[in-house]
Amino acid sequence: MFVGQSSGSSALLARQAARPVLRAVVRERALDPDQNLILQGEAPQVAHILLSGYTCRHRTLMNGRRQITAILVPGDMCDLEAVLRGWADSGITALTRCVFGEIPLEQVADPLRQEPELARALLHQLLYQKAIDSERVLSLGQRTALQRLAHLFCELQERLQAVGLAEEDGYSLPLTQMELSELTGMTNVHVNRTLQALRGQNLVRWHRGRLSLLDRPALERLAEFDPTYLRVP
Amino acid sequence: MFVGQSSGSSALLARQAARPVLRAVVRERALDPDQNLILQGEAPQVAHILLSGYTCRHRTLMNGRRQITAILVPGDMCDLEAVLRGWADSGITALTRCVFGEIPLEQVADPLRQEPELARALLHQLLYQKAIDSERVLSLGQRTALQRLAHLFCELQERLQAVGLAEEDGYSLPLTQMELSELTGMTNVHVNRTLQALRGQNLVRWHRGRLSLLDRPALERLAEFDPTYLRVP
DNA sequence: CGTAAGGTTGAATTTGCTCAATCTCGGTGG
DNA sequence: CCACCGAGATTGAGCAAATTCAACCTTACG
Repeated sequence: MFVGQSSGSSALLARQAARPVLRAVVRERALDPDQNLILQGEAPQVAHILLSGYTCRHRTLMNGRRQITAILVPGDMCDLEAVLRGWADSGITALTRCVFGEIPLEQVADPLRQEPELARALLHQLLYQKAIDSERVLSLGQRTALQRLAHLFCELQERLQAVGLAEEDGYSLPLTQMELSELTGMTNVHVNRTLQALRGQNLVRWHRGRLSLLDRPALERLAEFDPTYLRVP
Repeated sequence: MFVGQSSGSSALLARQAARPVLRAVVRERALDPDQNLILQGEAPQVAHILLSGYTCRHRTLMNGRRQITAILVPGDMCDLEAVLRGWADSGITALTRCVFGEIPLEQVADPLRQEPELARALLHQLLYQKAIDSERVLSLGQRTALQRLAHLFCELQERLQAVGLAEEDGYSLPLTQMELSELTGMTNVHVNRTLQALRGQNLVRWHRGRLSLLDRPALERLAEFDPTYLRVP
């Protein structure tokens, strides 16, 4: 077996779940710290499992602040979602010197492509919800309160429109401010004040359970909202 | 078809990806606001797709603060991960009046159980990384800086131990404070001060790229770290 | 009307950030 | 061997963001 002779991945074999993946490794590749495994937006040409070192997935906002959305340790698949989606929604970069095992794309993507319709739909849901999670990590980690609320409103607009439940300029949102605060990681008091700020800038109106986006482009700019993360093939 | 005659889910059909799931619905179920679809820790008996209303997944810390880890809109599977894992790692509760479509467990779990070994391993990875994401949302949304760092250290201890790369009381962590700050959503300066606090309480030591957990039980208590989220079957 | 849930406000306080200077320590070259 | 260099760590002071607590207002609804 290939990995048996290689860079200290023997310990990984202790982990039951990693074994089938390790068997699929056809080649190894090493990166020095700060080198990229893949850039945000690229289409992966091969899948990787981390064999040694620390690697991270990350996204950065325009103000330059970077959020590490996942830290990867040996045994972890680095770019699984990227492979299944066909493109990387975040960059992947070595934090220390790393060795990766390369797995041909087909091995990862094909089995799932040949599934019955229902199984594929479920996988789609999983990837979709995972993309939303990553984006929320970025929000909670790096966006301001104003941006977090704005981003939430933009996200819901997109998601509801996709199922025909939003108009072009808003949707029904019968939640309490307390619930908005639990979504965005702030207190209800601060949500209240942040909403006033959004209203003050004529970006949204929220009345009787209906949220109106008064200036969607401006709102999306404020939130640094880019809907591509929601597009899972 | 069943759903055709039912509670306004016709709009959902617009969404290509939801169709196979809607076809699998065998029954409907409604919940009023604040009623639970499933409690944290329970084993799901049936899978649900949301047909109308807003629902959320959430987890709460001991101080009573609750983080909504996902907001679900019509067309979303509510408890997919819970079904695939066999138990719910977060509660699921209706935010408004909701109607759900019920899908027999077997339909969701079986297709994936019968996959070849590699595909199952990949699905395992996906669920594992998703569980980590949700926990990070909870951390970033509700834990203090001290808790966030402590939680990260506990999580890495568990994950590295699972692959044989940590001792009982610590592990190699050759990162910069800047990188820790990008993981935990704070500034490098604040990481520095927070580390001093952890050191001051004799909870950790970090020297020459090795992190030592001096009092793991106390650290886990501080972070409200519960490793069960990492256990994906 | 009266009540309860949710929204709004103000003041005091805490938490975390910014900016900028200084310190430490492991290389590196002389 | 030692001076120097640079990345990263540490410190302090001032400031901004968000929380807490408590009061008060608004509204839907019985």
